Formats: sequence, structure tokens, C-alpha cells
Amino acid sequence: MTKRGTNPVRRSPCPLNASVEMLGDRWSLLILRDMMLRGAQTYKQFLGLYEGIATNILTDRLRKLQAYGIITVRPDPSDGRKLIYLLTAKGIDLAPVLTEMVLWAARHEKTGNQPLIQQMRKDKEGLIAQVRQRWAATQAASAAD
Amino acid sequence: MTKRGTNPVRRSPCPLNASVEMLGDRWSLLILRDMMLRGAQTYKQFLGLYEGIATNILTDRLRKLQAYGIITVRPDPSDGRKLIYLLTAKGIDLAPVLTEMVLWAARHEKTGNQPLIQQMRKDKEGLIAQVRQRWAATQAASAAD
DNA sequence: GTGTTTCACTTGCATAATGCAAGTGAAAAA
DNA sequence: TTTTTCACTTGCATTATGCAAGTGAAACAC
Repeated sequence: MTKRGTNPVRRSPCPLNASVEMLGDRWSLLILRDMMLRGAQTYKQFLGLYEGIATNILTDRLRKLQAYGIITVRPDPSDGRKLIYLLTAKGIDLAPVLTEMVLWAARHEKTGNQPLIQQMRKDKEGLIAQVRQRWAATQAASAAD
Repeated sequence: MTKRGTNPVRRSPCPLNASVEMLGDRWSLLILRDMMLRGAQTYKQFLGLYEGIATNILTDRLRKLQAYGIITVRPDPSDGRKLIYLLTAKGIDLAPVLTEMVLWAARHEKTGNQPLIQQMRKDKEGLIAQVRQRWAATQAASAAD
């Protein structure tokens, strides 16, 4: 049951191919960004993605990320209608990937969010550790529910 | 002229968004993998991608990667029909991104290419430096043509 | 010089994915 | 009870992907 998605049919055994089959689309990556950097947790928050995501695409991606074990979902204890989406350990392990992508773009393209970029350049590992700490705190808080 | 693609219309100023607009599709990433890790340089070599890419998709992606300044193309001096595609400095700067993606997949999925993964785990920075050296050597060789 | 092969596509078409916007049903609030 | 909020679902148009045949130019073989 928990191993539902563990034996998918892949186009090759290459590790990068496994990555891109799960992440090789921009919406998944943008969702993960908002979870990691902005603490987004609800459907409505994801709908507010700055880039503008369609409801059917959001639903589809959340389902996929869940199936891949990258995120998990639970009801909000303070509002039975709301769902809370959380990164799993597998999900938070994507922090270095997203960090490197941000740094790459910042080096080669005109982009915003300069404070974050400065921080990443100054102490990449420290920022990743910080993201992990916030995630761990979220885990502890939701385990208490 | 060389700045042709520098002012694209982006859905947001976020650096990650810039990354995913250029890389947020699996074929581009797989092409880059083969360039970086296997030294693939020709259309025919890319057609041999283990995952199987269609000619029209390959052509499209090569054009896009070129437009984004990630790769460059020149004729093969030994065969006027052949084109040689090479990573640019911007392209080789994606090595840490791909490396982190490989490591992530290796940690959480059953994948092949264990020797490469062992090497990455042992000395990530060393491997990236090695990829860069091979690229620099390719640059020197093609500048001599 | 002619015919054949190789190279990098291009094309036509079917299928799949994306995106817009209206609609839906259930839970919570008023 | 009615209204609002939540997380979708749906219908349909547009765009992207994928298969496989086709194309034109350069290089090779004779």
C-alpha cells in the first residue's frame, strides 16, 4: 500500500530519467517551490501561484506528487473542508535541486527575489538546513494534531 | 544578436520560474544529461537517447536550448552534413542541477548507473569539476577547428 | 558524372496534455 | 435553512507529443 508507486514503468533505468518522469514539468516544480520557500499548504494557496495554474492541472499535479510519495495530504483539524498538503522526507530532499536551479537562473538570467539569491550564494547549505528545519517543525506540529 | 533570447516574457520574475520555463520538460533535461555525462554531440546521437525521442521533439528542443543560450551549434569540419552541438558556459553551469537530481532519484528510487551514483556520493564537487574539465577540453578542441 | 547513402530535419496525423471558465457536491458558516 | 467556502470536475478549445513516412542537401562510391 505505501509502496504503491514504487515500481513504475520507466523509459530507462537512469536516475535522471526517474527524476524527470516525476519532476520534468514546470507546474510540479513551482508547487514544490511554494511549499518549500513560502510554506504553501492548501489548494487555495497553490491556486494563487504567481504564475497562474489551472484548477485541473493543480489537482492533477497534487495527485501525482502524492502518488510519487513527494507530498502527503491530511484534513485540516480546524476546518473539515480544508486539506493540508505537506512535503514528505522524499519531498524535502528536493531542496538542493531547487536551490541549484534558482542559483543557475540567477547567474544567467535577469530575475527577481534578490534577497533569497544573496542568501543562497552566501550560505547555500545553511539555507537548505533552514528549509529542512521549517519542514521538521511542520512535521512536529502536524503530528501533534 | 547574441542577446537574442535575453528578454523573454516570463510568467513571473521568480528565478525558479525562469529555470522551469527553460528546463521544465523532460526531453531538454535528458538531452543535457547525455551531453554532460556521455559527451553526446550529434543529432543522431541524441536520437539514440535511451528513452527514445521523436525527431520533431528533438529538433524542437535543440532549437529551444540554442535560443536560451544553453547550447551552441557548428558544422563538423570533417563532414559538412553533420552538426555538432556543444554546451555553452551557461549550459555547463547546469551540472550541479543535474547532479542533485541524480542524487535525489538514487536516494529515493530504484535506479541504475550505480557506479556514477557512488562517485557522486563520494565526491560531488570532484565529479562536477570533472564534467567541467571535459567540457573545457571540448571547447579548446573546437576552437582549434 | 551518376547513383546511393547519410544527415538533419519536415510533415501529416493521431493522441495526450494544458488551459479557461463554468459547474458540482459536501462541509462549514451565517 | 440559506449562503459561503472548499476542492475539485467537466466540457471544450488549443497546444504539445509521438509515430512514421517523406524531403533536400551534402558526402560517398563507382
